[in-house]
Order: sequence, then structure tokens, then C-alpha cells
Amino acid sequence: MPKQVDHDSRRQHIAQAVCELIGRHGLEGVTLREVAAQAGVSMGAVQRCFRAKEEMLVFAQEHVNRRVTERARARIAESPRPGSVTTMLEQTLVAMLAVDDEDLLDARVWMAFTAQAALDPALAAVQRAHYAGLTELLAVLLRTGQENGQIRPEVDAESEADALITLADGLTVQVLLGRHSRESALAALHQRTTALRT
Amino acid sequence: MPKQVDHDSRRQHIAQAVCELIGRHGLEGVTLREVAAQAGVSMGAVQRCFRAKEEMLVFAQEHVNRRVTERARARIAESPRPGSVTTMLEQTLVAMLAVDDEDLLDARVWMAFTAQAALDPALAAVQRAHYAGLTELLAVLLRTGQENGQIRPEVDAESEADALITLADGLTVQVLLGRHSRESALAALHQRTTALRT
DNA sequence: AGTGTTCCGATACAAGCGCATCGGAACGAA
DNA sequence: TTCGTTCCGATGCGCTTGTATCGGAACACT
Repeated sequence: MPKQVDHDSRRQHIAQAVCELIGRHGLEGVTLREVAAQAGVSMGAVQRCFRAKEEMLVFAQEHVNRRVTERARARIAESPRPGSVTTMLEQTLVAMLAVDDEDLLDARVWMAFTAQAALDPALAAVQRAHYAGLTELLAVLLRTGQENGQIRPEVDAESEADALITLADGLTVQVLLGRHSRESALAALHQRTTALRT
Repeated sequence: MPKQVDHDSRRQHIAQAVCELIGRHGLEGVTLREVAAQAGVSMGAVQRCFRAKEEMLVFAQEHVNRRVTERARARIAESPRPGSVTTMLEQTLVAMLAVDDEDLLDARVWMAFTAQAALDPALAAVQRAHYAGLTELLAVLLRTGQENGQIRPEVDAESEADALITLADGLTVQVLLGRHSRESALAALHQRTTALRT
């Protein structure tokens, strides 16, 4: 048997390098040579992992989406007030904002991919799948809260989940443009989620 | 005196070509050659109008921003129910959405420039200036409505204007990704603005 | 140790890019 | 008409891009 490498972990590593490049210089800054340098590997290694540049970009998109979802679940798990559904909702949305200094890069990556997805139906489908998962997560939280009597019963879980996601996206844009501070965005989320309480 | 051309109108014309290219193929699709072809002029003419590509892009950004503002003012002027401040508010936000079929291109252009502005402080400043004008427009409408007794007095005009803009941006993103239809976005705007009524 | 397979680093290459250059067309003033 | 200036279309240049190619290194197995 020949030499073997862990392809999947290498793809993750390269995807991370791609995200850092996008976050700093946008999609235009993603060249195979730069990616290789950022990842600390040679161009040949990158080419072996991904048949073409676009395949690499799609993988990177899914990579950052996965991380957002993970962050959301982590924030729910370590929620400051366990049992409070509105807190869990808020933490999920905070994870989506991804404006926590170190994660601010991810927000720019999200922005770049979303802009591209507005032009490329294939990328749009990837983003929609990601959003579908988040919507479901929020909807479950909302329904749970309604069963517990923590969320006002007249709220429609699905449409409210959509509205919350729309708010998070809008806030992300505003923060990235420097029109909102991180704090004011968080405050807006807090206000919106507490307004759902009974 | 030598041959003279109307530089300003030519710049507008080229900017329009740039917008159409961005709307169809993104910022990556904007090359001097493609711009010249789309505008129906030669590359030399483009180079004469703009010293460099970036200058052209900034001008195009301001071009599309101007058009959004104009559309907003036009929609206010031909408001279906003159005198109704909430209707004017709604029409302004509808203009910002720019998802009216023919304007859907502009929404994609907005998205592309905004993503770029998240990386380039100079572009971010241009966008912030644009938003400042829109915020002021909305705030004036809100204050007028409060003086007329059409808008609930406890609303803070500035922060409410910001919130409305955030909503519009979020909805634009959702529509471009195909997660919201044009109609549901308009409905969301309508609901939000009517909620401000006394 | 030998061998067969997998991997990868370096290089080559065509295409496309932004920009600079320049000779001549276009046009107003004399 | 002639002149002087402005404009522009075509072309060239240096550079970067994504991808293809390939000789040899790296490693598991016999």
C-alpha cells in the first residue's frame, strides 16, 4: 500500500486558510498560490485536495457554515441561564452574528459568500440549506418555549424564526459597514428576543 | 478649441454598464474590456473617463446609491395615499429593497459593493454616507408623523430609522438568497411600518 | 531490502488582466 | 481651409491567474 494522508483533515485545514484569506482580502484575494502559502503547503497539495478552485470555495463555504452552527449549539449548551428559552434564542442569534472580534472574520466570509450566492444558484442552494437548519433550530426553541409558557402563544414559530434570522443578517451587514457597534447589535437582539416573552 | 465630449454623462453611461455587469457576474466580471463592450465604447474611452479601475468602481457605487435615493424620493412623491406618513415610510423602504424585477439587478449590485465595503474602509465610508442620507429621510418622516399624530410618540425617530434600515437590508439578503419572495418581503415591511401607527 | 503505489513540489503554459503608449481621427477657432 | 487641441481605437507589455504535467520523494507491504 502506498503513502496515505488524511484527506479530510487536510481539506479542513485548507478551508480554514481560504476563510482567513477571504476575511482579509475578499474572494478576489483567494488564489491557489496564496491559499497554499496561508495553509503552509505547496500548490500541488492544494490541487490534489480539490480538483478545481470552485470545489475548494464551496467546501470552504460549507466549512464556515458548519462552524456557525457549531457555535450556536455551543452557546446554547453553555447558556448563562439554562432553561430560559429566550436566552437560548438570543445566544443562537449571537452565534449567527459572528461579530465577536475573533469571529468578525467569519462575518466577512459570510458576507462574501452571500454576495456570490446572489449570483450563483448553486452557492445559493448551499446557503439555503444552512439557513434551513438554523430556522429549524430557532423554531424548535420557539415551540418549546410556547409549551413551557415562556413564549407568547400567538407567535408563529416558523415565521418568527425567519424574522429573527432576517434581523441577524441585517445587523451583521450594519456592523460590518461600521454603522452599528457590536454592542448595539447585541442590544437589538436582546430587545427583540425578550419581546417574545410572555 | 478642440473636440469636446460630455464627460459626466459618459461616466454615468459607463457606470450603468458596470452595474449591469456586476448584477450579472459580480465584481469579478468587471473588466475594462467587458465594461467597454457593455457600454458600446472602446477601452480607450473608458480609460479616458476613469484614471483607474477603482475610481470607476467607486463612481459606479455612488451611481447606484444615487439611483436608490432617487427611487425613494420618487416613490414618496407618487405615494398612493398622500399625507399618510406610514405609507411614505413603507415606500421609502420598498425603494431600498430594490427587488422590483427590473431593479433586482441593483440589489445584487448593492450586495456586491457592501461585501467589498466590509473589507475596504474607503468603500465603507461611501456606503455609510449613503445610509446617513436615508436614515435622515426616514427620521424626518417619523418626526413629521409624530407631529401629525400619525406615529406613536414613544418611538425614537433616529433609532427607529436605523432599525427599519436594518430590516430592509436583512430582507434584501433573504430575497437574493431565494429564502423570501418579493411579496413576503413587502409584507414584512408593511407589517413593520403599520405597527408604528398610533 | 525491494517494490508498487500514492503523493507532492516545481515548473510550464495559455489566457486574461490593468495599464501605458501613440498615431491619427474629430472638431472648434482662426 | 488651416491649425491646434482633444479624444480614442488599437496594440503592446508585464504580470498574475488556474490548470496540466511530471520526476522523484515518501511510505506500506512482501
